[in-house]
Amino acid sequence: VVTLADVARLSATSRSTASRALKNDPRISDETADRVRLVAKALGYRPNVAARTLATGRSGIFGLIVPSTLMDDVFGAQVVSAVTSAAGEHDGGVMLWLSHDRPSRAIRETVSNGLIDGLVVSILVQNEPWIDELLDSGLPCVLIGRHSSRTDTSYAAIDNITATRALMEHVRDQGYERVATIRGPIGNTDAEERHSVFVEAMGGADQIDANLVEVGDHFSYEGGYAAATALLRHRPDCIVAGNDPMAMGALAAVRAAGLRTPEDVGVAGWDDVRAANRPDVRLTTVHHNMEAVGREAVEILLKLIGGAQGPIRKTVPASLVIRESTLRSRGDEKEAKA
Amino acid sequence: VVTLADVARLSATSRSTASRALKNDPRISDETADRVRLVAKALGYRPNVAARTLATGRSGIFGLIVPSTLMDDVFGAQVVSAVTSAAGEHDGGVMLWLSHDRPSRAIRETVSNGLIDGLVVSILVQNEPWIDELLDSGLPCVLIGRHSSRTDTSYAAIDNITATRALMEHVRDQGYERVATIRGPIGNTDAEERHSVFVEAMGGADQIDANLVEVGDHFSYEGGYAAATALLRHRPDCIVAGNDPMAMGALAAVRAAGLRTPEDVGVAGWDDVRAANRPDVRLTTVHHNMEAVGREAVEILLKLIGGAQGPIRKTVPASLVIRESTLRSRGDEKEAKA
DNA sequence: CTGAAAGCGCTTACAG
DNA sequence: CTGAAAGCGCTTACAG
Repeated sequence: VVTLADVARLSATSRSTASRALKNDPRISDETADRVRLVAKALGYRPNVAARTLATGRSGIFGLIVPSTLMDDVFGAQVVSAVTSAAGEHDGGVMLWLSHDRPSRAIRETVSNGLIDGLVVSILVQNEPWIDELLDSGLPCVLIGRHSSRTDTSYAAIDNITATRALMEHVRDQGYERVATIRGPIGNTDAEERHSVFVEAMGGADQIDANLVEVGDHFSYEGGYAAATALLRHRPDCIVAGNDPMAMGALAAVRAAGLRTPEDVGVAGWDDVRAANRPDVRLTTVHHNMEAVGREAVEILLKLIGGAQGPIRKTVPASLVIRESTLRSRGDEKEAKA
Repeated sequence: VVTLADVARLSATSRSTASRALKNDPRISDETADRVRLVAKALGYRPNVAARTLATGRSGIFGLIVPSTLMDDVFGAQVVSAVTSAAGEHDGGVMLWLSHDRPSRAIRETVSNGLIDGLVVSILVQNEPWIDELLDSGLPCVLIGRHSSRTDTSYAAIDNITATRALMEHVRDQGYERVATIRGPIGNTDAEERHSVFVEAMGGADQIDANLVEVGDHFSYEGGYAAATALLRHRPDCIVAGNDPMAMGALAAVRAAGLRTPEDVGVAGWDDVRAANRPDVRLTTVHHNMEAVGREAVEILLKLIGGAQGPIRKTVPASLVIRESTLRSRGDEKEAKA
């Protein structure tokens, strides 16, 4: 491999000068700089990242921690993809860890291996204990998705609240009256936030018929199917699910019960996965932009690395997508309600 | 941060000795070694990876390159997840790159940044040009999935051939006679291999009715739906798809055409995604083990890094999963055929 | 505008 | 069994 010393020699300068020339230090004369750059290019010089990291204490590499179970899902792929491309746009590399069974070991190694400028971490559930170790390590750290129990964490997240409010309003406008929900797992931040808006829209916890609330297992289609089957015994006219797979499970359960969507039971989801728009599905849902969340996360991290005082928080809007699964198209009823 | 020098000082030895003690060099006396390890632990010493990499030329980090489009799919997540956990089992870290629009720049940076011991690369299509640059760079390199035009590449891959043969045999056993296929994209190794077995099972290219072969766009549900719709005009009694999403699209197309599965048209897929086992789907398919492929890839890479002469190749078996979508359950007919 | 020198934190012949 | 020294490839005050 070719090193800086090689470049310096062939361009008849010192390593110091060569180093400066290659990072466009204005103190270097144009002739010298050009010469160095030419030689570097000709030799195919690539700076050794390990050496540079050791010298500067900065690697340009971010760590990314994702729960391994998330990777069974499109969601995990989206997070990984979003953070990786955003980092790439800033010429940053990404090291990936899956927080498996035994996260703490891997994590401890991560934090102070001297190779990582900062960390983006995705959590499934609020208050996972190993998180604190990271947050308190002094390493710049941003959560993707949230972690509500601490007020000192930086994060980038989808704005669940606003979009879910719009969704609930739409449900109301369509004249649905017995609205049930299949919420996501307890403790999952997205699930909690979306559910809190459901509760709010229904007039508060004490106004809610407990029979119309089910928890969907693991945010999954199967969980949605089972939950919907239970809910249908109480004759809801609409089911609002915490994500699309559960909503699609609900659709199947409705069909299996001999009922029709949206005439008998409306169904709504969250996430706008690809399948939500299939001709035989046409699910009303909320579309979000994970790429944007990844970008925000990386930008926050960069600021923290640059010395900014945290916490820095950013929320990315999501938008209601209305499709046939909730459209009873009785514009008149809407008026009547109002 | 605490460095080796700190550990050495507090345990009253030299950095050399401390370094050796921590890597269990047998030359160090037990007392000294124990003392060093105790101090290291007490201080929470973590070796600086950049420094060690610079000194030894080995980082324990692998690069992983995945086409960004793959990440829209469960498949991409599986590859990432499999390689990352396998690397973790060998105490290896993984740096991830998405081979986006402009792979070559990122790739060139990767190859000789001195931070990576080797590379696992996932390709979509045979003969992507930028691959050669990598393979010829001297960096140990293993493909996950294959790349057929070169004979000097190492890879770990799913055994498409054997399992697809079993699938075609099953289709025959069920008495299907006008068997159509929705194959995956041209040039995609998995698609080509699976299709080649289809052709073989149908008695060779010249025996095949071109009307019974369609290419499914992007391996997608929508592509499968469109392809199946076209195929149904030629009255196949079975559709073998190159993956599950396309097969599920085909199922929907069959239903939309007012036909039933498996009575009128059998449908089979590949991959055994989660949805393939839904009660309303029950798709005959092929189950593979991406985790195992990832493990093989990492093991091959480790051998190459250790100096083994390539190419090293390994193929992981996949297994036929028979479900209702192809089960006409006419055991008698099967006999009649035989 | 340029260069000699020290240093980043580790490893590893080499000598004892 | 242990240590002093050189070196991995870069950066960056410091001096000129």
